[in-house]
Amino acid sequence: MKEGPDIAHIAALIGDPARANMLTALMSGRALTVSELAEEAGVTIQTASSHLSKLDDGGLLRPRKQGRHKYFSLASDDVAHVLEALMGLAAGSGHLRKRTGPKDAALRQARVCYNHLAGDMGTQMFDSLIAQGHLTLISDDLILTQSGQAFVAELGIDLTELRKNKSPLCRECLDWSERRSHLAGGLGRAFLRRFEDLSWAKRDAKTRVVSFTATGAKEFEKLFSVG
Amino acid sequence: MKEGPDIAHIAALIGDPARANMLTALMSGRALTVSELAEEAGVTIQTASSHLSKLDDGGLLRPRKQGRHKYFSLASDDVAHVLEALMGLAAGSGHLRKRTGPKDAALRQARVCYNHLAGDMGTQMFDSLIAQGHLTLISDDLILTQSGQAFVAELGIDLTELRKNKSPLCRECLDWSERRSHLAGGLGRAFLRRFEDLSWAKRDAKTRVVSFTATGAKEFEKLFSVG
DNA sequence: TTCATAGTTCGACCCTAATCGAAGCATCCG
DNA sequence: CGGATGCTTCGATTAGGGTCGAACTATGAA
Repeated sequence: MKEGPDIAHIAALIGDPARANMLTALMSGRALTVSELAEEAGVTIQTASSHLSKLDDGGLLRPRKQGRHKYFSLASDDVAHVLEALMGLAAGSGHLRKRTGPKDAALRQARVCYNHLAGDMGTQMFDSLIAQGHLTLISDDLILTQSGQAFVAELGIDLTELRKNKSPLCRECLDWSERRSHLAGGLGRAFLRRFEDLSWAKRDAKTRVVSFTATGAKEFEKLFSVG
Repeated sequence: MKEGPDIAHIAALIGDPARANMLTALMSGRALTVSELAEEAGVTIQTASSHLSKLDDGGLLRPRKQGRHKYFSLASDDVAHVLEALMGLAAGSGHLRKRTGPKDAALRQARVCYNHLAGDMGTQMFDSLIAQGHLTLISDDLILTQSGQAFVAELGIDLTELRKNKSPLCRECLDWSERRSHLAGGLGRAFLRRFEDLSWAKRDAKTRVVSFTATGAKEFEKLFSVG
């Protein structure tokens, strides 16, 4: 004889101190790795892993694999809302967390991630493409729209050539300094290569830093303004 | 290295199935007794008592002792809000509870509680007195305001006589059929006695039923209309 | 290929907390 | 004053789950 909505299960998930610490850390809106969340919670990585898979099973988290890293963020605004309400009840002073990325400013601004553009400029490009309607996110699938295809062609990228490649055209990639998405996949690769071909940017082989020329930065800004 | 708002503690309180059942039962807005909540939760009364004191310590409940009964209701709208949000997350179909009072319609309408008026008319009188500003609830203390004292005098109740009594003048009393407050204490007693003196009402000794005459009901309605 | 790093799985330990029986209070009723 | 009812406290039992060490997998770096 039981249960409408299983509020006990979800509350129990939040009810463990270690998990609660992880969740509050994620309230910053950032995506964090298992190790980082382990440190936040003050437990070992094994325990954190166990907790995180439970939270994931409970539908509270949204995991994303990134190479050998696994990033977790809150699953939805609803989850954040519940946490917010709980903090309200707990009535104490709200307190949020801080956590930063790489030290080097140049790396933060623009760098290579695998073989595509990352860093501040990478996320800016991604955001702009979404805002202009050139990219759309449909249930975790990233789609290049009609206008996007025109935009890409205009820039001088051969889409038909790209499509021959077996790897997916568009992939969302999580930025490790910004902790926001940027564009990966064949198209992401093509963008960076095109920037280099146009002599807008140059990548430093050793440091992963991508340095834009003055005109390159200007053109980039024209194409991917975020206003 | 710890804790802002202790969301884990509160979530853990909600996280136990038995307690969650009790809390959802209380979402009806009604006040329920320990035994009723025990049945809702499917546990024995001892366990329920233990759970309830924990919830109370956590500040989630508002207990009220009523003779040998102890009624619990949710402590605040904030608590209800958190539960609501949790139910939303649990995403299942919402499902509320039912629970009724005494069978007899006459008893429900008006009856004696100790020696004051209870039932539908009792709660109506209470609500009306509050609404008219004759009574005020200041942190669990019920106060007869200036206008209230005039109102009472107008009705022909001798306040100075009442104050000589050692028992408190105004007391909030939880109605067992309506599960809402009505007026007890010396003043509550005086009201009922006055109704009898005016031949507005008559109480049946055996059944606790209070029956109002036609004119009595009319006068009552005039004095204690609810909006 | 070899090494290092990020996470996961397995197994064992241990501790909290839920549970109920039994006894103890408190309150009302006759 | 008993006797009945509603609730609390105490104590003992038990189970579920949080924790970490150690071994394993997967990905990236040299």
